[in-house]
Amino acid sequence: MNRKTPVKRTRAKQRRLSADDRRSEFVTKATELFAEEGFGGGTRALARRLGVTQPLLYRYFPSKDDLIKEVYRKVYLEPLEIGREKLLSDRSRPLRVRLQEFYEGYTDAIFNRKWLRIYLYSGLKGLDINRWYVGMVKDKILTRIVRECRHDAGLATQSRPSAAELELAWVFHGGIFYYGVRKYIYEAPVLEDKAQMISDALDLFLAGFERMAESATDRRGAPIKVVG
Amino acid sequence: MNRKTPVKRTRAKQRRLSADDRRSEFVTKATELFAEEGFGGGTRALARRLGVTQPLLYRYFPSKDDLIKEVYRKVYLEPLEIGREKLLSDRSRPLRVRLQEFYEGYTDAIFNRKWLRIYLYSGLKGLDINRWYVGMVKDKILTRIVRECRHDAGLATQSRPSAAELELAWVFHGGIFYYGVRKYIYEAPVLEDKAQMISDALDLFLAGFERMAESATDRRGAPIKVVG
DNA sequence: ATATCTGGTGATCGCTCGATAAACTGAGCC
DNA sequence: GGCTCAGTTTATCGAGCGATCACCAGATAT
Repeated sequence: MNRKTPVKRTRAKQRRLSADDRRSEFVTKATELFAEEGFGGGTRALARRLGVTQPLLYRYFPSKDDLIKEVYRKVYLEPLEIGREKLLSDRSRPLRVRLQEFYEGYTDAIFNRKWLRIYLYSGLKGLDINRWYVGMVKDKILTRIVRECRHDAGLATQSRPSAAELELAWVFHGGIFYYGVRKYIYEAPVLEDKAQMISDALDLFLAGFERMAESATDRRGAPIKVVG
Repeated sequence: MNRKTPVKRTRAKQRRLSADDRRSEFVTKATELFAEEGFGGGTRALARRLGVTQPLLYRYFPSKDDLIKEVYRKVYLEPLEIGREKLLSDRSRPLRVRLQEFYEGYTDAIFNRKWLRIYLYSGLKGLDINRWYVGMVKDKILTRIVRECRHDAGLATQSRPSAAELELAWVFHGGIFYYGVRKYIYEAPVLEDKAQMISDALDLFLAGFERMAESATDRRGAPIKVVG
């Protein structure tokens, strides 16, 4: 598979790579380029990063758009392929611990300049894959969190969380996400200890959710009060 | 090719505007264009939106970059020029009410496709004005909120909030902000009642902050526990 | 060694971009 | 009327873009 470097090292530049290697190199470097420049980044600049000429790109991708799609695939699937979210439902451990662990791992995966910038750029393009990802966060993560919180608070675990409960989870999730944006996109100073930020955010969320559950129990009605 | 009548046909009505009007029309339409296309949007597309020709732009702006700077100025200053944040410190009214009112007004100002997209695009460019804005949010809004919360919880109003307290306020603020991003950038379904979303988020934040204040009082030490 | 396969290059096309210079046009003033 | 000045257009430049094609050269098989 991997071409071994010939011992003789004829010239400064060894040029020929196997097709698979070259292709994935294109995707990797393209991710870096587009993260910095946006998807307007040029194919010539990309080729320069690889030390090859620009037309070579078209040996591996029919068009720039196809390359971009590969970048999407890689970036969007990267933080999910571990299947970390299942940890959230492991009721043998305290909810607080599960949430802390999940968010530490999740943010380890997505809190870096490259991922966040590609995510925001593609979000601004309004592509389907972005909506797919947001729906996935809702279904796989937030719905699970709300269910576990309700269980933890001794409430009936209804099949589907109410819209208001989900919104609450979104605000919590978004608050954590925004920490990454502030740090890696805005490059603003943030509290350096990410784990503590998550811990504090969880304190807020769990305290608030608990209190809400109590007041909902008092009124023996809807779990979250409706506007009025 | 001979489609046009050689006769003097009043060449597509040439609307003459005053310099000031035309200039501000450029900025307005440029904001709309750049919100949709990003700052890569072309000067020709912009001119088409005004019903004029492209070189006219350069009578009013030395370069496209200067036009972009004007767009920044307009967009970044728009939601701030009211000076709404002073309401937060008006202690004659309950804190809860002040926060609710402030965030309803603030989000009314910034939660729209145009503002949010320009904000994110310019944030991705990493310009100074974006850092300035983030610093302003911190100094003018979040610092104030923390101070009022501490006062409300009966804690000493120290001159400067701790980094951890500020971070907490950021998570809260970011959670609300992300509601706008989900709705207007991702165009994902959200809880329609924005006021209730804010109300629920405030419940979380205030309950969490209160509880933290209590535990901090118990330990008579730092207002927020340090990691350990 | 020679043929062949394939990763890689050089030259170039058509198009769009930001920007410039010069010509045109319409409204107010004498 | 005719003059003038400011707003607008026509024509065009040079650079950069994505994409295509003919060709080259290093590795492998015969």
